[in-house]
Parts: sequence; structure tokens; C-alpha cells
Amino acid sequence: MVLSTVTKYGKKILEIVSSSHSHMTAEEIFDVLRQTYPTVVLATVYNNLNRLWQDDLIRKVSVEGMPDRYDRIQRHDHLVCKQCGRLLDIDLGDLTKQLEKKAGLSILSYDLKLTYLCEDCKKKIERNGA
Amino acid sequence: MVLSTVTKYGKKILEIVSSSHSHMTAEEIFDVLRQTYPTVVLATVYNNLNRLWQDDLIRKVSVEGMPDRYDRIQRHDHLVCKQCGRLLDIDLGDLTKQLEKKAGLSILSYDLKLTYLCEDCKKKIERNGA
DNA sequence: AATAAAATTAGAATGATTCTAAAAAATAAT
DNA sequence: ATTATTTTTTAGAATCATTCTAATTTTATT
Repeated sequence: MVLSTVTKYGKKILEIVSSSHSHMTAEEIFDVLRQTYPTVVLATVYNNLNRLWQDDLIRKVSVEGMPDRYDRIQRHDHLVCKQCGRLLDIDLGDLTKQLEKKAGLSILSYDLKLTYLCEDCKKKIERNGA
Repeated sequence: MVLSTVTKYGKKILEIVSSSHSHMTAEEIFDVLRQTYPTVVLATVYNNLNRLWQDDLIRKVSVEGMPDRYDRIQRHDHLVCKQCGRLLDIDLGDLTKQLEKKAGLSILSYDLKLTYLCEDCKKKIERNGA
């Protein structure tokens, strides 16, 4: 029971997630996958996403109150707007060594999410008075 | 519509969350709150948690596949076991300035989660062979 | 005291995700 | 290649967390 073999669907799902920079939900991935395999079922998407995640081939990003999103594995960080929840990529460089040193243990990965107010929300708040 | 007034329930919920180091779920908070107010309802807990979170009086921590957890606001980071999902506190110091500088924008807060394998899971994996 | 605004309640509704059991497909073993 | 075993997929029900709705109660304001 080593690394699971990548199946037909798994392979395609991995492609979809890896090539997207938009943090897709299972539902969105499902919609894209259907274009190639019209008979596929949502549970299969979840099965594969979980398998790929277990095997460290994709990342899972949870933003409070939203469905989980799936992301390419390539190291990068995230910027979340506190107001509207909009999620953006940002790269603050690899902090693994620095963090491991501080933590005094070895880590598999880390997840860094900066919360801010996006320009749109900042404007809206100004309009309505803070 | 400034900072919402803290209500009877809100006050107690804030106390519960702030004094706990165990990242409680809404359900768990509900159970504790009931000891004081036996007639309170789960929706009220959610209402207040959301209000407190909006007002930056508590934190919300999402770990994939688990119900949201609520946490004291006091700055600290988290350690999550990839295998069992166990969540621990860890303090790696305040990186706000460093991150703002790198990101080139001002942030409200940040959320840093280290993924690792806890001792128990490491042992289990060794036993079953990786 | 009367009015307005906000919070709470009860319970239904929603939505994301998992589960179950059966069928199909892939892999390994004879 | 045939059979047996394991893994994946399917369909749909089930679950669980969370939100929503509308009515009621509480709190604050005039």
C-alpha cells in the first residue's frame, strides 16, 4: 500500500488542478472533467482528490465558510480578503528552513495565509463608513 | 454599525473561546455554554461566533475535512498532523512585519500552519511499513 | 411608554462531503 | 489467457456543519 497508482480520472484531475491557478472547488473540477468524460460522477472526483492529496500531489486550501479548494503543489502562499473571501496567490519565498529551525522539528509542508482587505472591499467600507 | 455590542451569550462565548487552548468546535462551545444557559440554541452559538470573528475578537481555524474550530485571538501558530489531523499550538514569533515587507502590502493578520507527522502517527506508519 | 433595532429561537433548508453496496475495471497469480 | 484479487467507479442515500427564515424576545432609543 505505497503510493497509489494514478488512474485515468486521477491523472486528468491532477492535470486540471496542476495547471490551474484558480483554486478550484471539487464542483468546478467536476465540470471541467465532464467535458472529457461526460459520464463521470462527483464522488469519483472526491475520491481522486483525496487520493491525490494523501499522496502529496495536490494541495487543499480551506477558507472558512467556503468549500475546500484544490491547488497545485508548487510552493506559494495565499492572500485572503477578510471581507469577500477572495483568494489570491502570492509568493513569499520558501520559509521551510527558517520555520523548522524555530519549531525545532521537521515539517512536511506549511501553509501561510495572509488576511487583508482587497481594494474593492476597502472602497466599499469607506463608502458605508467604517 | 461600528463594533457590535457584546451580548450576554456573546460575552460568555468569548470567555469560553479565549480561555481555551483546545480549538473548540461550535458544538463543543455549545456544550459548555449550556452548562450556564441550558436553554440556549446552537444557532445562537453560530451567530455569536460569526459576530465575534467579524469583530476580530476570536480566530477561526479550518483544518481540511473538519468542522471549523475557534481560537483565542492571541498570536500563535499551529501544528497539524497530516495523518490524524491533531492540532497543536506552537509559537514561532510575530512575523507580521517581515511578511508585510515581502508582500508589499499591509495585512490584518496571518495564519501559519505547519504540517508534520506526530509521534504516534510516525510510529504507526513504521509498524505498517511505509 | 412607544418605537426601533438587534438578538434569540425553532426548525427547516442547504450544501459539501462521505458512505454503502453493487458493478466495472485493472492487476496479479495461476 | 482464465481466474482470482484488489482497486476504482457508480448511484444514490446519508451525514454533518452551517445558514436561513420568520416569528418572538430582548435591548436600546426617542
